Amino acid sequence: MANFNKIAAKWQKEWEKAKIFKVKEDSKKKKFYVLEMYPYPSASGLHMGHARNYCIGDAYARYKRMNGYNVLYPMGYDSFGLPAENAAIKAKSHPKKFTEASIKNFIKQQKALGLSYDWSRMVTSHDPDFYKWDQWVFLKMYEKKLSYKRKSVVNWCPKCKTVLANEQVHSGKCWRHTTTEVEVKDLEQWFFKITKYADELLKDIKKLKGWAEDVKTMQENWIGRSEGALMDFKIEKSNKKLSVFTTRPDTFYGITFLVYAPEHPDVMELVKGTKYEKDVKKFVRKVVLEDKFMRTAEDKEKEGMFIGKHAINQITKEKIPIYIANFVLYEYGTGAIIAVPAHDQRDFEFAKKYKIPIKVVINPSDYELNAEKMSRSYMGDGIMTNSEEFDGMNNREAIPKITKFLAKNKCGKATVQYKLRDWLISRQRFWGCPIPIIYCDKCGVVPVPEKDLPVKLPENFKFTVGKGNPLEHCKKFVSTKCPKCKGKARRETDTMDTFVDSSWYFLRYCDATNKKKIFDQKKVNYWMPIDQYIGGKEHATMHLIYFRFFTKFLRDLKLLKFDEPTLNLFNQGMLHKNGVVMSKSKGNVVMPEEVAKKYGIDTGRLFLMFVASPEKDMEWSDKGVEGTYRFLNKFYNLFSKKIVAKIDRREASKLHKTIKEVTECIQSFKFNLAIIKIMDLTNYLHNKEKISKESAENLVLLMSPFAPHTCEELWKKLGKKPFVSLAKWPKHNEKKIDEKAEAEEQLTVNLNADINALLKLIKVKKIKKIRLFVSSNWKYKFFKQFKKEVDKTRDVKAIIGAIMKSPLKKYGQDITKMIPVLVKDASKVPEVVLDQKTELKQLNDYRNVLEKEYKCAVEVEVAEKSKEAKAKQANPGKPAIVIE
RNA sequence: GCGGGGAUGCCGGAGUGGCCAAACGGGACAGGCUUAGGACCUGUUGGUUUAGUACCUACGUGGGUUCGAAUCCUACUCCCCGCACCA
Repeated sequence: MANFNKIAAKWQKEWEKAKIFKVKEDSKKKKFYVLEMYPYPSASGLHMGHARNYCIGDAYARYKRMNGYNVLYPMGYDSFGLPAENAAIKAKSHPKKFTEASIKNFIKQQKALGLSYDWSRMVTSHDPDFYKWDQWVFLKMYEKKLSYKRKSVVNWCPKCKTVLANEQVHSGKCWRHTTTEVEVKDLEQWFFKITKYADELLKDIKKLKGWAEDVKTMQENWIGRSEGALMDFKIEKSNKKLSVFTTRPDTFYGITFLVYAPEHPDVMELVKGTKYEKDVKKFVRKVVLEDKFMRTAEDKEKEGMFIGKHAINQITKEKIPIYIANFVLYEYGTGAIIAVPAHDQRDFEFAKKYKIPIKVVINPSDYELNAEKMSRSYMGDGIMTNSEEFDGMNNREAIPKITKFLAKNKCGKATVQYKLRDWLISRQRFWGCPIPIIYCDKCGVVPVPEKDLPVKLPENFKFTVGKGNPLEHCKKFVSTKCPKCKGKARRETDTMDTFVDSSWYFLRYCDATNKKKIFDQKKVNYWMPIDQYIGGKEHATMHLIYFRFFTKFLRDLKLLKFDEPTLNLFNQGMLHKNGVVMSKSKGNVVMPEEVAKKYGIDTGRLFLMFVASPEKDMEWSDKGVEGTYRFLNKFYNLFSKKIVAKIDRREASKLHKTIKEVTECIQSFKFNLAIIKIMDLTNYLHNKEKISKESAENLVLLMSPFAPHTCEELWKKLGKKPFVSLAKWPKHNEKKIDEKAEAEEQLTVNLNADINALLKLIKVKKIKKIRLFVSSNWKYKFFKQFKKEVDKTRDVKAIIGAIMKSPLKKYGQDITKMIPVLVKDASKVPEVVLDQKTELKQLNDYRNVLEKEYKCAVEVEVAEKSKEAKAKQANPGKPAIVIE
């Protein structure tokens, strides 16, 4: 048995020595950029679940490289973040220490997997040479008014002790701490104005041809564009306006009340000094104190109250009561709504509860609604009614018309509303990129001048536990001079969300060591966009929106010539063990080292690629790994066979078919199927005494993306120059794929089945003498099908259909000629004699078995046409075998 | 509720209109090899069975399209994932 570990170590060294995966721009070669989302270097290292992700990318990168592309395939680390900081606090040390140890370990593990990264391009986000450019981008955004600070209601995770972006709140819980309720705080925070790009981010989703539908849908929903109208109402005895957003201007005449979100600032102003003030205050406090997620649960009972004020509908001059209610969200739209109980379920429930009138303004096309008798709202389309000049119109048509009408009367206008909020990037943590802002008592908020970048994190610094952001306690960091007036000033202590780093790291790979610029435009425009991005779906509304936003922003700075970072995104499935996702916290991890030690890493890689298609979740199975190991050994041992120059027709056919299929499978990320095809060919060759040089070499090439070390070794063994990793991917020759040869092989398989059946018979019936006729009629099987159709239906259509759909349709002509015969007399299967002799050798092997084991006399002959006919006559239904 | 994805043999998982009782692997069983075990090799692995290249029943459930359905349409059931009172 081969020592796969020794082989792996040897070739990893050779690769490194020869620097074969190092690339540079080459305008003569077509580029290909393969990228896996860069990982957070967790202290516990990477397990097989991570390994799967990298092996997918690696196999693909290797495939592309062998196809002559100039492949950029880099790796780096998302090395800022909480775990390292927490570990540092616990150990009274510095996060940098932990982070760098973890990175070292990660690199070691990834190198042991044999991944073909260009390590010279590694980036780590905690490196000042990297985060300097985070700060640079921040300042550019500041310049363009796309980064700004404002006070707002923010999500606070008590475990992280920092704020979170909307995207990082999942069902009211922190994305990292799935059991921790997110709290609401009112704080001054830095934001990126991603909403400026909302429309483009949405519009360009349709450019993302190689993204999974659900990821695109998630982004669409997240951006949440709705077209509608803003409507203004005058508030009675006040100079204030009540402004609302609605997608249903067609229900305008059905408005019977208006509702504010309780925390809307106008509410307290309106009730000030009235008898409602006390109760409103009480209600608002109750609602606001309630946890936000609970409040917005759909089954939450709708509650609210009248605030004693009315607004005037400027068209109908009606007086409309104003309410506050828990189901109205301050964050969306204008924080106030029109309520049309007849045509909105929420409004309906509220109206019923508080006895507010219901007014029907849209009737279904087939009946009329009765406001008194309605048990629920009618949300469908229909014909306008009670709507003055719009009566009788289809409500869909009325939407733009009413909007226009309101605009003309200066009490409304068409508008577009998004759910997407600006990206809150402030974090009250140490281990992140400092926001390059200085506060001066005289000059106010002053951005750090570009020449002073990077603003570095302090290195010699002792952490104090539980006192908020540790940076605040670092005097050396906080106190500084104002860049404008040189007076005393203090630095911003918030650091940036780590998603800022991952929003542009893929660009830095193109020019990873540039000291002067964020990157060289020429280099970036050569490599970008990413041709194949690989990563998990969990980032659908976080990283995968942010990196699109950054790309668009940098394009607007004229640094990039494209709109989207990648058009092709592949989402790999999760690796499970014992039915749950493999993870440290679940305690079910399998480490690549364990697997490698037992079987060699190529076995591990092969197993990960083989068991399921890469996009599916798969279950880890120790037994399955063993099976893969058996196969790899078989594969390896194949090359101890005698290798000859000549290839026979059948082998050539099989080989070229395999080349074709494997290539197609890899191209479409069906790596599992590609490996099956390779297994097939391996097994076929395994049963031969000697194999051809052509098969041997091509087999190694086909297998090399999946088991690169083993294949390097075999490549050398075949007398080829290193490296198979740089060798040319084989091309199939369509002419060599020989359907007849394939069919003959099928016949051999059938023959085996026959013989086995015979063996059984002999055993049971103690037959002493047997006479075998090998049918030369290899098309028999197809006639069987046709005969079946004929027997059943006697339908010419079926027969023609069957022929034309069969893989033998190129023989369809011969067969079609026979149709009249078939139809006339179904029992009369015409003879078709094959021009090739069948597998006598194989048959002889079986004869030996029969004679030796069962003491049964056997005669074998290829049936002459007449003899076979005779045999068939004697044994109808058994044309191939005759028992005497 | 809305949106997306699923349901295939003992298990993992291929298969998108006709060589499908269904790739490949695992497991189980039988046989070979072996002092024995392991490894390796061969076969069996839905049911019936007169043992046939047979028949029946089968790819979540019911209906439909078709000469023909695991595959297409439709309704339903269940599972997973996202969003969730978004006006």
